[in-house]
Amino acid sequence: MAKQNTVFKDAFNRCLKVLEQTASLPSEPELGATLSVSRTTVRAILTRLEEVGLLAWEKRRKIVLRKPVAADYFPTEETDSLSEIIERSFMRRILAGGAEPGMQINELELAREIGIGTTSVREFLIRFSRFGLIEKRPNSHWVLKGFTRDFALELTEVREMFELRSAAAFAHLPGEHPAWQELDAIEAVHHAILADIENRYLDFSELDERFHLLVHRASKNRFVVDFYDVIAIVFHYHYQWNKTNARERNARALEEHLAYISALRSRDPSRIEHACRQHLKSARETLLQSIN
Amino acid sequence: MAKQNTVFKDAFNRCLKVLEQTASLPSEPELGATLSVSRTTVRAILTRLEEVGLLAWEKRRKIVLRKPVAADYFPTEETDSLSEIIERSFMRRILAGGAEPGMQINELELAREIGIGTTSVREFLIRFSRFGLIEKRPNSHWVLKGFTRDFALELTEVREMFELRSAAAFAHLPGEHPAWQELDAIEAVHHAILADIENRYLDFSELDERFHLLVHRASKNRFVVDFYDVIAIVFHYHYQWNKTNARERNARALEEHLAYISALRSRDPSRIEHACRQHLKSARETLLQSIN
DNA sequence: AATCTGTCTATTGTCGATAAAAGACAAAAG
DNA sequence: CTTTTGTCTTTTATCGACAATAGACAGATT
Repeated sequence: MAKQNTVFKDAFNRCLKVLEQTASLPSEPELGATLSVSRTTVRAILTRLEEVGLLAWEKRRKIVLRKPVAADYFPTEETDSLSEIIERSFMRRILAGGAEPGMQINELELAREIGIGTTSVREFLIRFSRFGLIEKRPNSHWVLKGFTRDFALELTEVREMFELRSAAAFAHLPGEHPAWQELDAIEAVHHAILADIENRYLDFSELDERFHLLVHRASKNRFVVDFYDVIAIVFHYHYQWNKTNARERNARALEEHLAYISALRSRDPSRIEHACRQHLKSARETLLQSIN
Repeated sequence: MAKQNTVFKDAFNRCLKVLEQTASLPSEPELGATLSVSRTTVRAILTRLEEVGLLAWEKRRKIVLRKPVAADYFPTEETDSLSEIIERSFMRRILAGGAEPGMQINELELAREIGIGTTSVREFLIRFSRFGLIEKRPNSHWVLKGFTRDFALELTEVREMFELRSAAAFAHLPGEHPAWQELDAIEAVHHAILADIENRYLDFSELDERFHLLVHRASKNRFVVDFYDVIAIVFHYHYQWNKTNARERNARALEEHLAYISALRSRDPSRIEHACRQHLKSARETLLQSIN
């Protein structure tokens, strides 16, 4: 197979959600915009909806015939893009599995293990290399540098530089900048999670990323914002991997975030710096603890 | 053709240089180490040296029969690796040619223009994307963000953060660290170029990279060091492209480097910071001037 | 005993081919 | 005259194949 039709399957599933709540579908371009796919894919979706008897489609008439049921959806395994599959597979290997620093990475072996072509693996490794966890020996193998203590220290050093600067820049955003509204929304979710911390503490990971990305964006610097990808991926898999004391850690981080948010809103540089440093310090400690 | 034998050709040329100065060649592993290639390539080189009558090779006996002449070398166009060719070609397009920001980049078109396969172009673009000049729309084209004023400002902002910190770290390197010797060597080249500035001002570009990379390395942070690649490539092509007032600019930068070097050697934090800021400021101005 | 060479295998870098997806354009519908 | 649809072309994502290169191992040489 030359290309997986995951875009189609994923958009189809999302279209079913839309379909659950309306009696008819909008025009092809509009539906394309809603699902973020091209008209070609929209038409493929409409064709299939008709085939499985969900839709009566004739030109502009797109009438929903019945509510979709679970069996209409494509299984989730089939909707992940290849690069997501590779990333998960690879991260499991290097974080969970006993992967020693210095180990060689074999493209062919990885490809066979995941069951995909070598080109996709190569492209993944090239993209992944910017995270500083692997390194290429030209004309030869990749070397795993590993998720080591040094790695964590270097990562957090840059993170702290960037975030302190971004937080300071945040204070200078004009009052009508949408970031302030987003900050309000983020704060509200913090309170919601804290109110039901026992059940919802695992929601923190996603919220953490959303908050810090917002702060980094205030730098208006593409290198700072792009670097946040590195932090995000490390923390993302770190949270998945290390769940000891997750409840307490996350509760504490949530409180720190709230202090940080309130400092940002005060626009007082020294309060911001203090709250930011405080939080970054405990984030660093958490990360380091998980390594040893 | 599946793979260009540029490694072979380049190593062959370098081997001819070695051959100009000895009467016989060392063992295969040793030669491989000298040329940084595998034994397979060494043997291919030896085979060809024998074919063209430069060497009498029988097992351990590798006797030079005559001095190599210009015609023995492979032409330089054939020794560049594919990625170097793509990079040059691409940079010429986006820096020299009238490439508007927002323009679409077409993989197939680029590949055909350069006369190579699409896979190589794709891999190049993925690697290149970390420089922040292009961006991918998934399942669709790349977008040229362009070498704009914003780009230069964002680049220099991060550069200044990183370099100030690296310079400060430099002062704490132990006296026996090899960086101090390299610093001496670099300083000597500065004096040599300044003494013959009229003829040698174009040598500055390479020296500049060597010096700043040395400073960045003192950070001992892979993200800082890796980021220097972005700076290096931008300045590299910038120097090639914009040669107005190059002599004066470079002379000034050389003087600033000397002050910077002397400050580093003093290990006095405030002197270092001052000299570093001074130089970074004029580097930024130079870069910005070339954009408008 | 250490290193070198001969030989063989494994892996990378690059290509062209092909299905999925994006997108262009004109005719049709409002 | 603006938007939608039908149709067609172009481009991307992925694959498998193959030459260049790296690398492993055993026997030969010093």
